[in-house]
Amino acid sequence: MDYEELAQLLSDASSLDASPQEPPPPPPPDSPLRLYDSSRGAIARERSQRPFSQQQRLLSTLDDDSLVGLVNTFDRPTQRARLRRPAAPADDAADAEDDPCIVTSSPEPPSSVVPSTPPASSRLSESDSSSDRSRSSSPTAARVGPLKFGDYAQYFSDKTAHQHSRDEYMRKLYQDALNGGREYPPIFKDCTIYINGRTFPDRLQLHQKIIIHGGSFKHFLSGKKSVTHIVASNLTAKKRIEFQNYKVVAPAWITESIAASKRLPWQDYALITGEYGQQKLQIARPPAAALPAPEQQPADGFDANSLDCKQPGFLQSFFAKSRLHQLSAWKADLRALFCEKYVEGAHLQPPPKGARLAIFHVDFDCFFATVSALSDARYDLSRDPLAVAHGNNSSEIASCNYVARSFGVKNGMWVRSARRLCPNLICLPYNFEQYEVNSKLLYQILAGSGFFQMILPISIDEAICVKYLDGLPDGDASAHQQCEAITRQIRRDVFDATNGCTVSIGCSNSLVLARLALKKAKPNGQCVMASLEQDSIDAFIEELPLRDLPGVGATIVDKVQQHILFEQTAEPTIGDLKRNSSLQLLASKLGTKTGHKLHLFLSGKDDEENSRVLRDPLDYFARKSISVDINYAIRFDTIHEIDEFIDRICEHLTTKLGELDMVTPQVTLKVTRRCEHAPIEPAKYLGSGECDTFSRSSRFGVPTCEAGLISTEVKSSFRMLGCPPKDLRGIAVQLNKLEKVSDRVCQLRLPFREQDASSAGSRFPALNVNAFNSLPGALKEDVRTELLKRKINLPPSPPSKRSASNSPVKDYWGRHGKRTETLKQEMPSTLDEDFMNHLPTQIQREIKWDHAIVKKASSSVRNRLSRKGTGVLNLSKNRPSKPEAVKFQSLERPLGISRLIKSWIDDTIDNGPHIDDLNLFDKYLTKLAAKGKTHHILKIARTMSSHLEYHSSFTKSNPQGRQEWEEYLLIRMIPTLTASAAKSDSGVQVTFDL
DNA sequence: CCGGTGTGGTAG
DNA sequence: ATCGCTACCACACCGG
Repeated sequence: MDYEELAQLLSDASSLDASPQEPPPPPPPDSPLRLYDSSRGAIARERSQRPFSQQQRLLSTLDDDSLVGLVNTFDRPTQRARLRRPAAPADDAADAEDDPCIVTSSPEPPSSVVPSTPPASSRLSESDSSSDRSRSSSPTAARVGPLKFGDYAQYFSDKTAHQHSRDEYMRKLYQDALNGGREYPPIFKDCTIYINGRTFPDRLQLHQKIIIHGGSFKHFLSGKKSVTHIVASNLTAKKRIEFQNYKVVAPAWITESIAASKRLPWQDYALITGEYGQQKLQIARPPAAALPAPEQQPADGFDANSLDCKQPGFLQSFFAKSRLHQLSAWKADLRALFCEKYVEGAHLQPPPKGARLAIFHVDFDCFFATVSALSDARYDLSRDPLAVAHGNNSSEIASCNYVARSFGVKNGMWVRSARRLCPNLICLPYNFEQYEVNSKLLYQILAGSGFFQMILPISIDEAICVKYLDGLPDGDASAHQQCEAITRQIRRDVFDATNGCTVSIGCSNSLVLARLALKKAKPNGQCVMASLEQDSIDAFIEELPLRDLPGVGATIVDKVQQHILFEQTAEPTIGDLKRNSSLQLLASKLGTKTGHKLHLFLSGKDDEENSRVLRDPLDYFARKSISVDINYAIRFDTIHEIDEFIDRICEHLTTKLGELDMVTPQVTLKVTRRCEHAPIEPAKYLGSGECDTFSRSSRFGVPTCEAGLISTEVKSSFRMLGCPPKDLRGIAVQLNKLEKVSDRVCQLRLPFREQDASSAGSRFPALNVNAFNSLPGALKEDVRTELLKRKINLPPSPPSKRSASNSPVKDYWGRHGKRTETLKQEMPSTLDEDFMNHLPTQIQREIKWDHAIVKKASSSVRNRLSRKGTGVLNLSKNRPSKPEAVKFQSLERPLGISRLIKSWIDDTIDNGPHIDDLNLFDKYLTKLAAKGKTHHILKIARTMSSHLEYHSSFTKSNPQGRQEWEEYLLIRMIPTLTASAAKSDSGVQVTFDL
């Protein structure tokens, strides 16, 4: 961007403003609102490393009183009336609850009815943490105040806004702009509508119609429950199947309902004809007329044969066939079911404190292989070597029977290698449905037997059953016999019920021993060792491989061999380690907890963590995180495709989150990247090959369940990790530290009164805020830093006269047009916590950096820009740099401007327009409006609309950038147009088909 | 010492 | 072809 040019434009435009206060400031090198530009963070970090200034060193030598006194000498009334934010009008207070943007530090005194920032000193005295200190001031706080007409910059930046409140906001806006503030009939109240594909009227128009008539609008199709109607003009056969459970209607339903002023029956406009609910017929025989051209099908992402991570249906089709995903999903379901039942008290009783327990570890033998074999009469489990796998070469063996194992075949082995060991190996397909059926039978038998007080789910094929041995004396022979009998019966029942699936059971009085007994019992056996003497326990476990201990995997065995046993045997036994180690040795070589745990295990005792499942099963099984990991078939070319993928993952996650009724305060992105030396395509088809992993987490101060917000954070994290799109081999998104929504009722804020009261007794001398504001720029910043270091807070500024302005547009310019200046001059000392909390983490980080550093702006804009690429993460390589600057000269030539706008949109359709450019463009629009060139604005709006529509016809276009454009069009262009038309009275029909 | 982050390990 | 998931703990390290 040519900044001199821009500065010129800015000053031109600011002359339109009735009350300019300042000479035009230097343009912002980069707006803090720019979500996608992580380079800013790098710059800020760099700056923050500069040494403190001389001035600041001096300041730090003063005591509190002297410092404040020094500042107060600067009170010059003439400088008092600075840019001030308007007070929030009372009618905006109602929105505050839904819109995090509004609940922020108000400049009004605490006595106001409008929520205001509690003085930070009280907060700090409660919590003396460093993070509080560093976040206690921010340039962004300048963006507070009611959302007004032209306030879209804030609107864009605030990806945290709930969809609902957005809709509310836009509805109000339309009402004011188009209907004289009157309400439209709420025809689509309680409707949540998604628009699929190209429609006529187009997306934007339908969106507006839906919103103003009380409906809400979904940009994504997430969960089945999230949308009530889908609007589409035509559907492909695949979509037809995908949407079969939805109410899919033609756009005419919207337009004609509006014309009729009532919601017409959707059935009359249904695109999928036939009975609602008779989907099976639809699958079998979709109407011939609707069949799409064959080449359209793959683009839909539901091509059964290909697995393409770029297609929307990828996640689902991958999960459907992924054994590991199913395993995890089943496990989660079982745990959830357990918690449900436990709360109800069904089948389960809380374990008595010191009770002696008999623990039965029940496990199907090579579950998948057995079940798959039983459903194919050709094969004999006991004679044929069998395995379950998808393919023939680099496909992994999910499970193999004991015949195959006798050849050395192991689970997880590639089929090709297994065939080398066992040429006759037979590969069976998965049969997930039958696995579920048999699992259910197992659990039913266990629960129905009445032998156990508690049944703890381990997985689809494995459970731990607990029996309380109350009356029986220690070492009672009858207890042992009883357990043997129980075990026998369970095994027989399961075998019968499943028509041939065998389970093995290990039984003992600790979890570890039960597990070890199970290992000994396998296959198709049982091992009961209740109430044994320590000696016989030792003798029993002596022989078993160390690997069999819970929590001991390949790495720990390696470490043991290397550091404790010094490579004595290939497969060390429990006895080997027990003879050659001590608690101290174990702890020092393997870590405190691990060492301690192992030490206990070596004597057959459970450790604290392990036995938690017995002591507090509800807590043990409670869900604390949720995540999606994809490390297969990830092949992307552009960051933009990855963004879309991330969007889908986040949609998936938030759908689940919603089902769980939970929210998350933190999201972690894990990126798996091809190793430098690894081949582009690994041996395994669509595999990830050798990879490195990187992860980055970010926090939402206020826990959230919104896909858009989470997604934005993840995309930002992805950019920080700097993985070239083509090298990406896996991606995982985790939502951590989940909280149940119902558990966090309304801990939003403490009552203000209390905080006000506590701040009254501040130990600091009063600081004159006007004096502070009068300080010369650089000194002011140094002082601010010093004040913050000492936790002296500036009092809130009084509301300014400017708030009386009745022009929202002017307010907008006042606050946003001079962003750089605003940041420097008006940065309040206390950052409203709620406000901070609602900002994406990256922005928070940037604010903190910005805040922590002393800004002298010594380097020029150009300088700073040229240093952009020097960030540690080498961001510029991986992300398209800021789009080419948009110039709005040749303003009066319609053809030129239309071409310019088209190319501007083309350039920014991925990541959205840059705020600087939008500001600039806004100036231009304002000028046009001032000159009464309404037709001009109209033409531009039409150009934008049609060009966005054109973009939306590509599946490749990124919803994020397009959405931002659409939003801009809707909340900025249209109102400007309306206002301009009203003012000029030009007779131009501002229908704009909207 | 505390609490946070990123990484690693393990289990089914 | 092929479907290399995911929850959770523990640890190392870092900065206040």
